[in-house]
Amino acid sequence: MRFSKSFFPTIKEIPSDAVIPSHQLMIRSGMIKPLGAGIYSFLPLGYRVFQKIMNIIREEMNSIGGQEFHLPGLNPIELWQETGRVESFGDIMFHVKNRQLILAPTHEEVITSIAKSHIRSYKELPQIWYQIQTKFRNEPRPKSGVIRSRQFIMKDSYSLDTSFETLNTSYNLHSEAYKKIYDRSGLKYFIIGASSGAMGGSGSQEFMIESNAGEDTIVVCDKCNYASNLEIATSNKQKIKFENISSKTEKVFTPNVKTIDQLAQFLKVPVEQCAKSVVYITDKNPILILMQGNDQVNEAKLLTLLGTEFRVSTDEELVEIFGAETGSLGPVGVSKNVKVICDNQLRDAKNVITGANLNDFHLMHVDLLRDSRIDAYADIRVVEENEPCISCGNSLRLIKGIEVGHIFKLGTKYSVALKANYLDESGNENPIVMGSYGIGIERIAACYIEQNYDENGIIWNKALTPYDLHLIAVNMKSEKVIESSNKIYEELSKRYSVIFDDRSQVTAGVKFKDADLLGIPIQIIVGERNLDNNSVEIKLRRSGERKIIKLEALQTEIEKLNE
RNA sequence: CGGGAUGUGGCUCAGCCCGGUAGAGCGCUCGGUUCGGGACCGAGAGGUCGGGGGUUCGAAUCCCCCCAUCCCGACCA
Repeated sequence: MRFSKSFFPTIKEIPSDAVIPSHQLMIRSGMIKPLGAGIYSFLPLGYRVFQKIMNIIREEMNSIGGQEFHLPGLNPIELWQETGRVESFGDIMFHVKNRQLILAPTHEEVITSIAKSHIRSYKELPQIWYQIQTKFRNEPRPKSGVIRSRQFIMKDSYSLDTSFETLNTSYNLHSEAYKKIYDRSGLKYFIIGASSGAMGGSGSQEFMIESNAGEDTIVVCDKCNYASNLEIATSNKQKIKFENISSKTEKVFTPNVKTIDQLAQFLKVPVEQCAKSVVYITDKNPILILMQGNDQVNEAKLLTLLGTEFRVSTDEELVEIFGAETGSLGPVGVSKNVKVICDNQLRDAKNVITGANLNDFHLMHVDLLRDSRIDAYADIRVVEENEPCISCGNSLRLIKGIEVGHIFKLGTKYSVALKANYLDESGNENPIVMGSYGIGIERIAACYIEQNYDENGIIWNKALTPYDLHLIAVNMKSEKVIESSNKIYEELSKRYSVIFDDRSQVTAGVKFKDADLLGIPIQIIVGERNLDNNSVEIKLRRSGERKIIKLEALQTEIEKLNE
């Protein structure tokens, strides 16, 4: 590809809207161009990279028996009403205004509906169906360039199985395929346990890269291999011993005490002795969550526990339900329609302090078993830095990460909702057991850049580079340079994809800067200086290493470098 | 959705506080000189100052409303 005839709109200045390196470099190198918040045009250079990623994915998916589909982005809203996901996606899903259609944020519903109408027998299973397709999600706050956008390309695949045992096989096949995809792409990644969230299902894992630009918090243990999304992470935090020191509760006046810290200070007790009450509202009933001290409610854990959507209560609702406001709530004496869930840290706790459900009053010496009704105990707290690891006791560390892939064991949630059944060997009808698996294409590219750049630009590897070689004619006014570089270009183009910077109106410096910015791994520099010795220069983008190569040895040198 | 910031030629920004003919650098066009790390000289083209309303003799500048973009947060009683 001759640079002079190509559309490679490189930019010298850092775009003011871009904050993280990958975003800045993707725009500066002319890979992408923003059209709106979270909406990007893919320019030729960027699209070549994305296509390379898609091809790697395609190969690995095909090698585990995947069959490629291309499903519609427009979906009838009725299909999504049947699985209840119009509600659970809420505002994240785009709705078409002048038709009863939505823009699909994922494709479990379409896949399941196809399976429903065509899969009849256990003999037709298992299946792995996938596609590489545009997804639409109305992110409230797009950020970090293509890392969180409102329209993006995803490889999504779906496994259809007869049982949870064979689902495990399909799931593991995907896990292995994903590892190969990231390895081939050159990403440094790790795998963590994750929450299934709105997808539902019995288990899931995420493929993450560590990055301060990440939106997920990951709990890692440096000693053993424990790594988990904060959303489901657990720790071995010590429970304190609760001693009973009184046979009944005692109501105390606590004026203007709203927070646990204020309460502990006011009563001169340790924070851990206080129990915080948090109230959520579901479509069924209010739920009072009891947490120890300043422990935070992990809403992802709560979602998994409840299996239903919920929201934080309003101040008005609190007064109506408990007769008291925030800061004075507690589990003692609450009405029967309030479900009380208590975090495991407070299991069987005695002598704790809770709100009295009377403004500006708290209860001391509360014995949860004696004085209140606890409907369930569960682990619903957020793990904190330096707590002991659940499996080895070592101090846990919290890091930020970007999710580049997520695999789910869905189970039968969608097949049951849409009645996608098969007949087993005994002629009984059973729901198909499903898995779903996603990889974001642009994210792989962005994450790769986050891990591979320097002050001059991107540093591509052989697998993802948009072109194999970057040929630079230093001075297009020199007949010698023109003749030689044209000849080299024609020769190399037979075996490689080559960018040939043949621009006659820019100086050598501009060409060098552009080459470093684009980040093609191998630069071939043709200038008069070396041509006088029948040579050209090769510069390796990553190491900066330069070699002078005789013209006749160029082909073999390139071959060697490409091995 | 809450908080903060920004919006001025293609890009990066100044001008706004203190109202009075719209600026710089880069990029672009033309001519010339240069030619191995974002060259130089000269001449040009290009902007309803995000949109609407208001105040004023006069608004990029002051006031109100809206829109867009970016950042932080999203619950902790």
